[in-house]
Amino acid sequence: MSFSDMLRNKNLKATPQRLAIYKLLYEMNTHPSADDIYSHMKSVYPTISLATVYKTLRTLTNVGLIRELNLGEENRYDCNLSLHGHLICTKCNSIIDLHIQNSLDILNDLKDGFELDYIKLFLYGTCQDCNK
Amino acid sequence: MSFSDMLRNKNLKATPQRLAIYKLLYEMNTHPSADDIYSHMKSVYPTISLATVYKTLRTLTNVGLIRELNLGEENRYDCNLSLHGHLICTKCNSIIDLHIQNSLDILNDLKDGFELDYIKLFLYGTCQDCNK
DNA sequence: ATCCATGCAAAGACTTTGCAACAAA
DNA sequence: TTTGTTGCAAAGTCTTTGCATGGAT
Repeated sequence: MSFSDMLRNKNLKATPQRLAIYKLLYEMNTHPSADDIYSHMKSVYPTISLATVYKTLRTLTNVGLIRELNLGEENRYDCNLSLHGHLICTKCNSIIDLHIQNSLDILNDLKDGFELDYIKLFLYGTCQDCNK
Repeated sequence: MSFSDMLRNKNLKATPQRLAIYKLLYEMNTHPSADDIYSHMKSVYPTISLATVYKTLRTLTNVGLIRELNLGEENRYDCNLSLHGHLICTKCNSIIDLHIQNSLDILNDLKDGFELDYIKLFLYGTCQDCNK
């Protein structure tokens, strides 16, 4: 199913801005912020506004097509909806995906009627490069 | 070791404001925001300023005596430094501690030179009360 | 044709900063 | 006494909102 179809399934219009923002998010692997996306967009789409970027990211987040990473400073965005964590380097601020193996026994700890939707896992530390 | 001593160990002065804010954080189990803390403080400490609350929370976070929970809206704070997750109800916005059993095999997935400091785990869904 | 989205500017929410007065060590 | 902290106000950053124009279906 195309992203346009996914949008229409959510009663959202498939505008070029939305497609371009999602494509950018998909192609970048840096978990960009709204402003990062805006900067990249402007070079190929000079008329786009920052407000549109924000509105798009909020809309896509609300319908669950992307995920917002709240890291205390600017929000970052991720179009990878699969179960994974993020290694966050507190020195260089890089964010690296951590592919969680099959193991997530945490889910077994969940009891007393909490209905899980999705998780966000952030692992803070220093990355390989910064450890040198 | 008293909290005053912990502060002095970090070359921070043990002011009444800092002690009172930490005490409040310790006694509340709601993971309050800066503004929540400010509201509660004012009733017992009328002269305190919101800026002091913010400065204190930032300072304590920076030296690792408390932890900041970035949830997209207001930051919340937690003085529990042990390994645990947070169940976040997307309906009522409550935050409940999840005591992770001994299991956290995620750590085994960590390789390639990332030096882990601490983790933040947020589990989003709906809580027991909201499921009724 | 209808209804939603865009783009601009303005406003809003949360947090930080500068500085003089003050308190801890 | 020295050095860090408080409290106030002002400023800053990131994000949202209102509204007229424009575009998708």
